[in-house]
Amino acid sequence: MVDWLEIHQPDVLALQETKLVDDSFPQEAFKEIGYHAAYSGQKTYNGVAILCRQAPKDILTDLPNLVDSQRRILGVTVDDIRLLNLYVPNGSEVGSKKYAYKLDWLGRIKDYLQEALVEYPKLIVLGDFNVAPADQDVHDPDIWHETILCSTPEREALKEILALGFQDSFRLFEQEAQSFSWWDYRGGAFRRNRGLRIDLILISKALVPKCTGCVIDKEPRRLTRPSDHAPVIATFA
DNA sequence: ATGGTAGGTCTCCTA
Repeated sequence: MVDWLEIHQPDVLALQETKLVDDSFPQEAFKEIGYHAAYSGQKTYNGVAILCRQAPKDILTDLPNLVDSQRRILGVTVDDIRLLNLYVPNGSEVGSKKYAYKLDWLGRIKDYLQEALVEYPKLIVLGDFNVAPADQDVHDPDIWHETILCSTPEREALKEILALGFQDSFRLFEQEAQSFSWWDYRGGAFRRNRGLRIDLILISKALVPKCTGCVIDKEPRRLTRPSDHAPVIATFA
């Protein structure tokens, strides 16, 4: 992580699945290389963090309409940009209790974002959405047809968020076919590029003219004991 | 409903 930050020097890095209580967050290690940190963690599961060059302001970890002990939400303001880092519930299986929780959760996020856009026209919503927006974001749409991460209700929930006035920054630019951000650890999925694009950077309309690129960096996925996700990088003028 | 991998609360649960 420190190596990646030193190479890419992003202004902001949003993390999901930190799986750390706040007292264990290694903020000193990031401070040493010039990054402030905001975080909302818990033991073993979930957890979100934001690392940034400038001190984050107006840190938000809970939404008024989403009372939840699971640490999946982190909002900060950096410069004149509002960021909302999300670790969307995985949902386990279509039709399960966790699936219902996921859809309800996404609906509440949408309701919150409708208000947030009024206060923060320059708004970025990013993170692990656990939804592949369309079949082009899936290595084999037949295998994944109406399964978790790809089902129509999940995609509709994401579309409703986009319809508030967000763009999927990745699709503002020409991209290679079969571009993914997550590959299962099992079955040599990364080697065979059997992945999904579920990690998104959504930007509000005011930011679209400023956005100069969006790419997925597959390099960290090749390392020893990698995350199963690859970082997505959006750049702005 | 399987298996395959990874990691942690470690012989089950979540992803």
